Amino acid sequence: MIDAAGLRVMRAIADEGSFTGAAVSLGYSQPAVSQMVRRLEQRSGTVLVERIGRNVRLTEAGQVLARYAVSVLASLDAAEEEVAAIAGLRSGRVRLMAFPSSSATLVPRALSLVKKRFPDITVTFSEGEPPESLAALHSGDCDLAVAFAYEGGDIGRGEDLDLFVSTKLLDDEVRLAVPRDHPLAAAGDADLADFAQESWIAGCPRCRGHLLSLSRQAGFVPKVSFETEDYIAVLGLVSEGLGVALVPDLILAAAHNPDVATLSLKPASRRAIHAVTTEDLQRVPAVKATLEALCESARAHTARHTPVSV
Amino acid sequence: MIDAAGLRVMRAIADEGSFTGAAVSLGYSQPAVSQMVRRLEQRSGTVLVERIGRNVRLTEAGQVLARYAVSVLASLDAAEEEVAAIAGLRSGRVRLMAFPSSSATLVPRALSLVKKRFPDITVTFSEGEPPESLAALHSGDCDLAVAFAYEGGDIGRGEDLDLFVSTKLLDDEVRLAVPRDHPLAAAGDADLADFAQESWIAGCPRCRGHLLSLSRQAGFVPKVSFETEDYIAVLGLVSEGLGVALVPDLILAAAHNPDVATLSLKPASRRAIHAVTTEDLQRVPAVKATLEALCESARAHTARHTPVSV
DNA sequence: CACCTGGATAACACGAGGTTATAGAGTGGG
DNA sequence: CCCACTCTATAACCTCGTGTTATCCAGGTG
Repeated sequence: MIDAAGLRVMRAIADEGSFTGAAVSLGYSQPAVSQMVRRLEQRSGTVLVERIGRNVRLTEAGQVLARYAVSVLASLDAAEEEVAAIAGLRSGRVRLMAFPSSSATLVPRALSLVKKRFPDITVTFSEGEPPESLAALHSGDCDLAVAFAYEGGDIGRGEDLDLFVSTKLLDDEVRLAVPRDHPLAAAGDADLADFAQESWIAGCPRCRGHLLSLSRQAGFVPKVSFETEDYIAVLGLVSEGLGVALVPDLILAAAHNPDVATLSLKPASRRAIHAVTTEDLQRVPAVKATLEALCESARAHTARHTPVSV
Repeated sequence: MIDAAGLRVMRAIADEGSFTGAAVSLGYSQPAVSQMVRRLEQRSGTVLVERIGRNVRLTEAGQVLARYAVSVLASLDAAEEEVAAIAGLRSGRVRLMAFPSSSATLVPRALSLVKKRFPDITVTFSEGEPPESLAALHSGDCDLAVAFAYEGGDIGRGEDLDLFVSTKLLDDEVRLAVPRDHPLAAAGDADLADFAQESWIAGCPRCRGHLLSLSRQAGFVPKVSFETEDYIAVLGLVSEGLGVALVPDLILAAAHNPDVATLSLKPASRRAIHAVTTEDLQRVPAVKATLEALCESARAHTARHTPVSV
């Protein structure tokens, strides 16, 4: 029944002391103010301004409206400003969820970029493997997820296609990590079948699945002697000669171990790293900015590690 | 840019958790909510709700609006209620100004009536003669004035006609007050000329003017030996045989002095008592109620004192 | 796999709220 | 004392915000 426009008019009249003055201060024409007052009066069923001679004065009811107008309009402006701040990247929050090993370089560099460009955006970060991160995205506990998929596999379940929007960040080459003194460490490439008799160290469940898949293609079943999700530990185990392991390039870039040699797989294998969000969240400025920062961070990685290929 | 309707919708969505629910709670159709959100989004340049699957959730910006909506809408409702209270006579203030002798009966009874009917209306009262009271009305310091005019004279200056609205309350008969033992005290009527040699006691400036006017018509110039605005004093002076005086019926009804006799003037003279206000103020419920109470109070007086005449 | 529920979209209607043009009234100066 | 200036009111009109209904489309579910 009573709206912001009406209050604005009442306040302008209170401030200016005349309809004409109010109209000028609002950027309206004088009749606009005149009939706005009339509308308000017939809606509220009370006289709001007292026309005496050629100047106007607010009645008691009019003063009530003018008084409320101050606080209401201030709140309205504040709300508008807060929203504008979010739209203008001067405020905002992004809840990022990424799989553990992405925290090594990709994510930190992206967060740093965001921080540098938009100091008032707060990005909260938590670790999570694709199944959980997508669930969080779905349930609204997360705005942006960094996930990976080995070739041929999906990121999550089938819901990827239409529920989410994913942008590929980079292709992460999977390499074979062997002890530096391994007989085949000098060869540039490695045929997985040559390592059928080795002890294997497996990473996360999905990485282990990938290892099994690749070795099946190579015609053997790997002896998995260790399992750990911590790639630093994997490299440590490898360096001590306790086994060999498939390690993504992204990890090797962040954690180099001098006692470990890495070989390219002969049938190359890579995992695709995606940033996943929803159609709507993608258009939230802070999310968009973070996404772009992730892309740049990924580009920086790609440029450094595969400067010629692709 | 952002208005109450928009906030109302955002809050409803926050409360209900769905567009359809919000629409129901607002009495709208579902598409109305849907496009209101879209409008808000393109105005603010930000996504406000996240459509995930078939349920919606507010984004950070949306939550900001919903949060502000609570306080803004509460203020708006409060403002509306205050105005409604003024319109519904559950609140309000009337600044009444009346000439001194009207305070005797007319005004107190009216105030009592208002108080009884609308206990929450506060009527402030101050004394003032027509020149001042009309000025106060003009300057906005007064809402309702009770003024009087002797026959032939105007209430104020010429401004009465179109600036103010005046409603006649009653005709106040002017009588001649003489000491009870005056030779002519027994006569029902009095010819002013018979009192040409008396000492006269004059009241307020305008009353004195009226006395002069009447006596000129009767062919004499009165000897004015006392002047006082206090009619109690006038009656006291008369009762002590110090002079005669013209006293309005309204005063005599309130302050009867057993030692004073009152005579009707043969060419009857009366003063008209009006309630004066402005066109706009007349429509303010509290003012209207007070005005009506004054009319009733005047009717009560008329009925008691001139039950047959007029 | 089909149904049901909830959101999006299209087409449309109406009224709020703005505009310009003009008339009327109060005030102040020549 | 009147005239001119200014401020408000009114009329006629236009546009667009904001509602409607009808219909479609997608997601979750038995």
